[in-house]
Amino acid sequence: MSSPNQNSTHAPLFALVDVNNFYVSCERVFAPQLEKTPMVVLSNNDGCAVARSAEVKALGVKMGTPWFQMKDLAKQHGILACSSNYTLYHDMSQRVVEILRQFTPKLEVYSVDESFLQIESVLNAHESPTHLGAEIKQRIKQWTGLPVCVGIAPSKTLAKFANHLAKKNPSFNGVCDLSNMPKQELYQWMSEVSAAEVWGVGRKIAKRLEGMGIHTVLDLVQVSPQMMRLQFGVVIERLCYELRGLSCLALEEVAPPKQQIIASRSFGKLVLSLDELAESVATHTARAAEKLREQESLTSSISVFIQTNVFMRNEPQYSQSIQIPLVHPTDDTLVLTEMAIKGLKEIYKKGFRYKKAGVMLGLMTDKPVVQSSLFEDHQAKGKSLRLMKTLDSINTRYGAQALRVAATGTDQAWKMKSENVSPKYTSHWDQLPVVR
DNA sequence: TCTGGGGTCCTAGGACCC
DNA sequence: TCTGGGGTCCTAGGACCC
Repeated sequence: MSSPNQNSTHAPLFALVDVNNFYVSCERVFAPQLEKTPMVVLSNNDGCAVARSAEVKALGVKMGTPWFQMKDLAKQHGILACSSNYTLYHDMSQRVVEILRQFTPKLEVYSVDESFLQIESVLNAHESPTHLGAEIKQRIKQWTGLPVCVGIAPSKTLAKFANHLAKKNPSFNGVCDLSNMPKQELYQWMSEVSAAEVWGVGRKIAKRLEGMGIHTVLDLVQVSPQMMRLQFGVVIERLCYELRGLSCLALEEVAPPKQQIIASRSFGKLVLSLDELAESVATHTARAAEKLREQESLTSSISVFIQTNVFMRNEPQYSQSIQIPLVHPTDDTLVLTEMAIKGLKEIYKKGFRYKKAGVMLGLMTDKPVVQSSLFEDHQAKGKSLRLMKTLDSINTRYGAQALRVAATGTDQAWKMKSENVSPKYTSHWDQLPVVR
């Protein structure tokens, strides 16, 4: 009874662990009486449903449905809505990842509720991949209260597919291992799932595939990858190989630093005045700068954008953004706020009712590991002068609130970067033979 | 008059993801 | 009346250089 995966060949094997209905499940951990209650978690300002319980999904409610549109349905079926608590979700997410790391260090945190594990090297300790998956699932449930599904396969895309099967078919008991599945059975499953469900196939591509007569995952597996490259480009070609079990997407254990950081929000009510916009832009800038310092990089440009409510067809519409290059890359909240407000003034137009504002930091650079003392002195002098000027002008023009926001979080601004890790993206793809 | 061609960098836009 | 907030990669085309 030896299984092919007691392998000495070290062919990669991936497990995708995904928390079911993540936000809803988090809420239920702390309110177990809601276990069977149909419920949704709402976005900021309680605008849209950003998570749905199984019961609500079964009613056909789509991700992102505005709450006001489903109120009737909610009344009919007793759907409970709760506001989101992102701090809680973040915390729960970290607990799950900690537990997963006990199984293997080869782990990629893919999103707040999903991680890829590369498991071929730890299989010896387990009876089979399925047993490993079951243990992962059981331990997370026991230690955090969160339900997960596990999909196991020789490529990330197939592991996603396996996870999909595990979620939809109770017969898998939450763990689906494709690596040991007989081909006939695998093809049977593939013929039952729409190609549009595949990771990497979105609305547009799905439609074009339909037009080509490619309806199911099985159809997609059987079509020539080279032909798909001509039609759709390298991304879909890679996807086809992945579905055939040839791993083209590597595990990214170390998250590369973000290349852009966005902080934006819709307003609870429409906003007219420059002052109010400035206050919100200052808030967003402070948040973005915080994230920037967390990843220990500097930004060399900041963009500001404002827009009216795109859903109000009868209202005059205005949407504008401006990008401001920074001569000296920085992570300083004050400097960034000054530039952001300057930009806002450029694009602000009187007479519109604004719905949304935000900032984006772009073109990150690594902080220099060593700065010459001359440079530091120069910078420090210029900074303190500018700081006073900035505080002053923000205060007079936009009030105390904007001032307070701008002044927050400048403390760690010049923390030096001790280690400079920049992981290089590697892909098996580069090593693939050219197939004709 | 004849009017090259390859390389790189940057940006905008399209597609996708959770 | 009320409609989320983040991110990624790839490609094409223009500017510029030699």
